[in-house]
Amino acid sequence: MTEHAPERAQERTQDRYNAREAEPKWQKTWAERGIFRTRNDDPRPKFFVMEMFPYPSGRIHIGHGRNYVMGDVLARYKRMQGFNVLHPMGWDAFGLPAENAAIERGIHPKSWTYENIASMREQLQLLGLSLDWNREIATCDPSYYVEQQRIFLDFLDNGLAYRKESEVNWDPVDNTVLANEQVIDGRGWRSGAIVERRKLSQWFLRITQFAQELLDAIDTLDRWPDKVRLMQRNWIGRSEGLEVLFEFAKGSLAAGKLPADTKAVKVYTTRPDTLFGASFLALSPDHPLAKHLAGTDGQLSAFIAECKRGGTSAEEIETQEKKGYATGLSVVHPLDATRTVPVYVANFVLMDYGTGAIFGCPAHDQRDFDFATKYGLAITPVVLPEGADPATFSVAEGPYDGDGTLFNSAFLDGMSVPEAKEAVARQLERFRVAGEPQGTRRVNFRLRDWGISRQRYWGCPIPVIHCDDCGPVGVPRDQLPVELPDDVTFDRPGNPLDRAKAWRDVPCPKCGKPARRETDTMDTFVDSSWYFLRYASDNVEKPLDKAAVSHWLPVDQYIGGIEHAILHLLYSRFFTRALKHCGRVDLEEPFAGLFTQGMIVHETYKDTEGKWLFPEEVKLLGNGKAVRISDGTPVTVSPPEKMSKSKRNVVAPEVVADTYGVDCARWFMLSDTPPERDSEWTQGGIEGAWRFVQRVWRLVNEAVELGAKPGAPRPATFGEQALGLRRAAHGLVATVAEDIERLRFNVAVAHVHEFANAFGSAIAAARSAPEVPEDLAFALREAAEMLTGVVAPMTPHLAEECWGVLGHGSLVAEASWPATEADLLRRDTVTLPIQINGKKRDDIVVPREATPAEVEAAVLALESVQRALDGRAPKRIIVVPQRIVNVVA
RNA sequence: GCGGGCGUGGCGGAACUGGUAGACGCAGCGGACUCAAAAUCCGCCGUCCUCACGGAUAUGUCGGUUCGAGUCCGACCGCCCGCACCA
Repeated sequence: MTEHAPERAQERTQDRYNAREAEPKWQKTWAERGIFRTRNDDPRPKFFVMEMFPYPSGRIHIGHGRNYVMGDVLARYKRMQGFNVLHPMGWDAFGLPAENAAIERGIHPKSWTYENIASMREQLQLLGLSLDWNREIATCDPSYYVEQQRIFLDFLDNGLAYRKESEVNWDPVDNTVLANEQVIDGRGWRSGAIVERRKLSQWFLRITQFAQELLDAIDTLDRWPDKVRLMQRNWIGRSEGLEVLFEFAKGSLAAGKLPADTKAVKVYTTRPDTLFGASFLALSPDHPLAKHLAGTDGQLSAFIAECKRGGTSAEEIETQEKKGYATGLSVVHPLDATRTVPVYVANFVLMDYGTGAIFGCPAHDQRDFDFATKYGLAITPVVLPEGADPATFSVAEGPYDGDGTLFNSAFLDGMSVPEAKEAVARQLERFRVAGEPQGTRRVNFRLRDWGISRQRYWGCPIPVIHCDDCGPVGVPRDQLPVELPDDVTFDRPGNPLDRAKAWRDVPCPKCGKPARRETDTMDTFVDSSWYFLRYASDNVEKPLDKAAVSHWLPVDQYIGGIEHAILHLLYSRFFTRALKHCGRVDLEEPFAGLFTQGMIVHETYKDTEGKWLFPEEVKLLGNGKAVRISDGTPVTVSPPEKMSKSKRNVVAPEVVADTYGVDCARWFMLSDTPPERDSEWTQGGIEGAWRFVQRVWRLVNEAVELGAKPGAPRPATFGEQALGLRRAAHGLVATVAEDIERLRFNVAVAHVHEFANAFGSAIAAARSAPEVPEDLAFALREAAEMLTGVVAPMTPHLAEECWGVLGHGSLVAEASWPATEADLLRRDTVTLPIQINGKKRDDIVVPREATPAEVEAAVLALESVQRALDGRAPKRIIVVPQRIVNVVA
């Protein structure tokens, strides 16, 4: 250190970066100049980045900010790279909480929602996000949902929307339909009444029509996380199998219990190869035949009722014992007319998958095994694992569901499982039962059609009028939107729309007779299934603009939580295809790139009475101990959890902005933890970010002070010191660009830190020189410019302030990403680690382009290598150019 | 039960496609500056042996492939996520 350095350093420390002043100033400037407003006619290449829009629940905490900040970094970076960036924001504004607020606090859902939007918008703006607020949308706004109603009518016209009976959770005390999450332990969350299953006629969207397409196209989504793709594949759940008709045995037909036209029952199986192992047939309790039989069989009727009572929760289903009821009927084995198989009604057979009936092969299926064991049915193995002895092979311990060779199976004996499947299919396709092929190949999907009816007020009205004569009639398009009536009450349970007579009772659009509006509203997942298409249009008159959609879509980078991996993303994919089917867009996949970010978690604190405490009420003492600030009583510290209001482990963005500045919060959220993982918010972390923000400010100021003036000529040659700094700076620009492109923000941050260390040393060296040489002066200014440019997407306010210090009159938000020189990114020499028998023993510096032979010669000359070889010739030398050398002694 | 993922210092984590394990940060320790503190700057920081030079060992455990394994393969242990009787 030099003598004059300290005073200068001190002088500098007086000059702190003042985020509190700078941040509002730049936010105002950006807004005034409208620099984030996106135009559709901009000729530059487009880039569409968006984060999943929030539900306007009230206030946000800092944990909500992470994905917006990540998207913002990408948006700002891409702008600097010369793209016309679309980065919009909106509100997923319909939904149950607004109605609950109305019930609990008497606030109208509309005012509750719009007030929340206003305060959350303010909070988001505080984060300095580069959003085009001109394209802001709220799904509860008629200007938004009018188009959704048009889409619904298009779906109706194209057979993609239809009505069918479907079960809902019915609260018999509140007389209302409950969402699944409102059913707790089989009881209504508010009334505590035991929930019933009740059938209602509801609207469905035919997503299953696209099941195969949606499955196939997953392969093309190469910028989606594998995990999400896998979850979607499993959800769609394709299986290939065979539908098989089992004819009733003569005695069963004669018994008079069956309907007159019923000669056979159809089952679905993916294991036709195991047909010879069949020992029973089971019908779902909801199967029409089971219901028919129950008409004359009181015990069966009681059994079916018992099955219905069972809960629907995962645990209940898992622990539920397999139960069946023997109907006394039997069917003939399709491949062996001499055998018959008893028919049961069984609680584990689902009506809405396959045909609602199965054949049971206990030796090769766990469920069938459990069932057969309980009812003493035969368990005949028909697939022999490789290497097993047919004489001794036993499934007494449990079923075998692996590959093998068929045995005990007549003409299938000796075949492999796939061969046997094929042979059975071919055989049964030839056989006829009542004029039909006995076997039909069939692909099944687990995916079900999407029920969108919700018996709720605060949702998009379904634009349909029910007429006694004409049935459901779509509201004519020129009468859209069907707006929600404001004049409703929430003092009674049930859907207020049912009671809004003035709104509800309208003439039929077809025949003019008195009719009534559909009072169900749409699932809020519908709202979010096309909002990304709405953003493309900057025109309110054309909310879904085919040309604009073709221009902007697909979304280049979509960022959101993993909790939407299946439903929201699958529904959006379906919507896009369905809209294409209706001729509304030319697009199949809406999201080219998907990123699922982790949550922000925080420790939780409890006082001595077990009450949750806010972080600001707690003083941490280190060593895991803490006390309450107000009275010094001990506080229990528990491991980090997702930030939530109820546990009070939240940090308000305003407080962070006020104490440290928003850029610190942004920097911290990007640091250390990989973005897809959960990240812990800590005091130490935010303070570290604060120190670094100050450090960047100091480095830039010092470099400006010591460096060349703006526009100074580029020296013809650079000395070692200047060259070293230039290499570091140019390298930084290149590596951070790559890090941001790959959304590896934590690595980008590390690289900036690394550069700051090198930059600091260069500045110290310049300071200690009697006079700063011209080449170093140039390099210092260049490095300061580059550092400012590189941090601009991450800490945009700080960067604007630095940009000013550097003497620019423009905005860094509108500047270009710093240009690098290829020469500086390439090294002329490389340092190769030298291994002897795989252990690193030495280093060697060689020209970058050195041939393996040259490297080998140089390595053999090394003293360390000579010593290790001890006069012997090496067995082998592996030279990996520009990487490593391994000498095998 | 089925499917998938992950185990690296006190902590968060880095390590491109099999090529120097522990970048960078946090915490900690030591030092400089200061009357003092804060801020800042410098140094140390996996474990063991050694005054040191240096060496041994080390990415959950065990084994394998390879000149070379955190990375690939197999088995096991632990944790996390998704699905829920889908025939």
